[in-house]
Amino acid sequence: MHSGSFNQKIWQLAKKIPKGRVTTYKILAEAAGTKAYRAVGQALNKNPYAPVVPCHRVVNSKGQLHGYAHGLKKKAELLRNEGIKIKNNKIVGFEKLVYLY
DNA sequence: CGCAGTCTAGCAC
DNA sequence: GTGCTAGACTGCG
Repeated sequence: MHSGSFNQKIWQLAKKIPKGRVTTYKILAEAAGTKAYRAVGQALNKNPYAPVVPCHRVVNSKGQLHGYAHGLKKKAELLRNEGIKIKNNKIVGFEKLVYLY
């Protein structure tokens, strides 16, 4: 439908995130050519390509985990599994792990 | 903390 | 099909 273009772009960018790296909704939205940071989160939340789109590598501008369909605990665990350390739902060294497009 | 901007998805009519 | 509400956000006051 006319709504897949946006989501598709978001997923495409999300997939582009290398392992052990993270990004923010803002960067993702701007990289997609939009300013709807909220829509990015929604797209990732309802994304039918869960294993294809590593939404767990996408966090808010503060580098802190917010929402995750599987639970923030799982999200933090996945990130930690990739070499990213999580402290109180926050990415350790987030500024150095952020992936800029 | 509260409001405005931007976009999608879901539910109501 | 059109309209309103809510939401994994961000920036400013």
